Amino acid sequence: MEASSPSQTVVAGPVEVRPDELLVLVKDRPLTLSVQEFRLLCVLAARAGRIVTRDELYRSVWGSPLRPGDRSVDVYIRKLRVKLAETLPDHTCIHTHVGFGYRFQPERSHFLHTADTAR
Amino acid sequence: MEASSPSQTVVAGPVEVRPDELLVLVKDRPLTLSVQEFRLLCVLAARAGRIVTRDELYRSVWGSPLRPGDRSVDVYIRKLRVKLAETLPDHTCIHTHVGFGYRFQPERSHFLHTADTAR
DNA sequence: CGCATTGTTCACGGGCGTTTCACACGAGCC
DNA sequence: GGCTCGTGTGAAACGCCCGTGAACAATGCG
Repeated sequence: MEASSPSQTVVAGPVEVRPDELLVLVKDRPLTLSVQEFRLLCVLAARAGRIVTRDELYRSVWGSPLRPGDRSVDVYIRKLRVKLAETLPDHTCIHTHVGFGYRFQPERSHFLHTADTAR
Repeated sequence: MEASSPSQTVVAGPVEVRPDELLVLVKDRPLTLSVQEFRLLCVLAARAGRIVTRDELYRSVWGSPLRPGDRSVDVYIRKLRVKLAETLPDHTCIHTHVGFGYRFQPERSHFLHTADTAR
């Protein structure tokens, strides 16, 4: 019953999304987003923990089917990742599922081999 | 529960809005506003700290939905900013959230390098 | 009627947001 | 090893939102 109205507050770890207040809190601090960034995050948060396809994201935010070759979603995913990482450097919030889509689920990044990554 | 009747006194930093007395105090000194200016500030103050969309502001003050291209809200926001700045030159009271709306929250402007900017 | 004040609309310009492009990089396939 | 596909990433190019000043209309008051 909540799929049609994404106005419900979503809390996922240190991230809190309040669509009805046009507000996103990370560690209780407000995040400054553009309109598209905000809407994209709302869609992802509403389906937190589950994979959302690019087409679904594009339709929800841009209102039309995703055209082949359109990279808008990818670009905005990156913008969100950058802004989220500013406050949560040690977290991975948006996960990529190659060939499927993206999944929103903030969790601590485990650096299994931090030592040699910067070769 | 008080959203419908914005007659409650609002105090935000050095600004005090008393809708029921048709009075605005800045640093305990009364501010001279026109009717529209006053109503706009009341709506903003009633939602202090939160973003209010242009459409919401227009509906509250002018009583009808905001027509595309109408800049009335912007113009009056400016008038308010000018008058507030007369008494509070070092404060930012009304914040712009591009694509979203405006947010009323008086706070000191932090000029990180005021020393060398003007000369 | 002349003037002051307020309300409304317009036009210009800059900055920010959006879109698009080009290249890098890893995974899977032949 | 070369190839293609899918995605990450930086930046240029474009378009629009919004700040701003001012003209014009409406209202009130002497």
